[in-house]
Amino acid sequence: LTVDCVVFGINQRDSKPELQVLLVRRADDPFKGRWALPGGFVHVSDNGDQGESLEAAAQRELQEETAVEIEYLEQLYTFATPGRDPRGRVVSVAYYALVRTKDHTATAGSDAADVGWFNFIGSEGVRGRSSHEVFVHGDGNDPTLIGDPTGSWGTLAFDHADILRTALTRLQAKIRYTPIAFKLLPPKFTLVQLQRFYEAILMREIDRRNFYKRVKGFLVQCGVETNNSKPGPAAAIYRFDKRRYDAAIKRDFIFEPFEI
Amino acid sequence: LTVDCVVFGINQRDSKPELQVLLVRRADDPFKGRWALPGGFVHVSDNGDQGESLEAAAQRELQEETAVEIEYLEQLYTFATPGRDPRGRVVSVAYYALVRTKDHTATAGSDAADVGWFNFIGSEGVRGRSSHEVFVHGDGNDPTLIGDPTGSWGTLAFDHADILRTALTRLQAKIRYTPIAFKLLPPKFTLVQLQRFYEAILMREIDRRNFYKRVKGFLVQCGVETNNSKPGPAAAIYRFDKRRYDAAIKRDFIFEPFEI
DNA sequence: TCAAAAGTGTTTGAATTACACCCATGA
DNA sequence: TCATGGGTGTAATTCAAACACTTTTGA
Repeated sequence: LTVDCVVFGINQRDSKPELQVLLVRRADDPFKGRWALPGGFVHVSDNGDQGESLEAAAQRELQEETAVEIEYLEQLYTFATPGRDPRGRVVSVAYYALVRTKDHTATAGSDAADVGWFNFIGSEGVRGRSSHEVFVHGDGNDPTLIGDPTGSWGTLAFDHADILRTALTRLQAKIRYTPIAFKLLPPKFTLVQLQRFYEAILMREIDRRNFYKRVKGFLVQCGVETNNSKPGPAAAIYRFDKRRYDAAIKRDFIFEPFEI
Repeated sequence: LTVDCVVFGINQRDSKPELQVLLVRRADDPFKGRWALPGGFVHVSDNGDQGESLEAAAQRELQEETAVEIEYLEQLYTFATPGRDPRGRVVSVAYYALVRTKDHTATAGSDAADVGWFNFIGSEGVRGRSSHEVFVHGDGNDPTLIGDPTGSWGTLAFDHADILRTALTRLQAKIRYTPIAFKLLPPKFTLVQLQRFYEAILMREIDRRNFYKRVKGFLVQCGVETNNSKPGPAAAIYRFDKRRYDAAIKRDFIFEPFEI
């Protein structure tokens, strides 16, 4: 029994952030040298008790391999097709996680050969600014390919391409009716930042005016941007108003701050 | 590693069908004599190969315990909290299944002490016509109670109440954008039947006219009701037009045949 | 003074809801 | 003939989408 984690981050360094996923390079066989999702075996029985929870296992593995801090963790799906691991029957409970990617943070692991953030490349062929890239989208039969800076390409280890695709689909669906984007943003942010985050996750553009209208009901202004080295007026700074959001949800409100 | 199945059926005997769930009475400890979801251990290694898939295990267990025929099976969630099974660490991948309940069919199992279909009782306190009843809804902290004809009440075994609640929520959400209802219905049905099915699953009433308008785009009339022992004109009989449905889905159509 | 950025409102059209009537038939 | 069930259409409203202008400020 293993857990695997699809860790999503958004690199925030400049005005056009991009969705990224965290992969580790496998140090051992099988699939030695290939990129894979971080994860590993669940401690089933520590000392008489029944061991750790799956969430705890996911967190632990992430600490060991990538040293990132998790803001959000949710179970995705359980992958258990016989033959998915050549070593024997391995059932993997997949989770997806959201983290706040710090600028330029290249997280270094202790347990894995190499760690890297990968940009997504959609069917449109848009390339990101990461040193690594992941292909997803396309039709379901395409293997999810990854490319490293040297230009060599390979597929992900195990069935991790399937897991990754499932996770991306889920994230994009979940963001429609849940304010998980706020888990990725810093606690205080501008409207444009918020919009860019949504655009990064959905991988398309959103109408600014309609977007503002919908989210502003759940934001509280708490300041004004200061470091103005750009033209235009100072942007207002907001924080998420969970209280108002929860109240709205209770009235069957559906949070969908963008055009479908 | 186990699989547990939440099997939903709709008892179809008369004009007001009701959603039901299939439970088995445990023959052995732990929780001997208590009602539980059908399920059991996955065959991990049959003979050198890697054993059966989780879906196969689910089907097999259902055959052994309840002898029902599955129309639809989908993974629900993996329940793995340490301590959920007193015997040791047991991780359960839960599935939910849809079956066509034949009229009055009281399915008899070979592997379980007793099997029964249970009606749901919502917070409104509406009671069904089944000989058994299950409480769900209420707030999340209520244990899911079941009652048998003798009037004695007890909770479900293990964390099966959680699983059941999760499954019901998922089913009600899934029916919003997927035509799974057609898996439960006989291949040919009248509009009223279809509507009653939706009402049974959603546990509330739907406006007939609006409902008809939306579904009729994906139905083909293929006859007229014959056994008329009731007043009024003969009802038209329809079948589901999967071709047209798939085409619509491709154009980003969302199938939501009732008011939210 | 110009270009870039922040911010706001309105108009139009589509979709959804609510709602009431007619017809057929068996008792 | 009446009560029950099957079937349809329309008006009102709500919601979402598209779209353009004003203001501010740094260079």
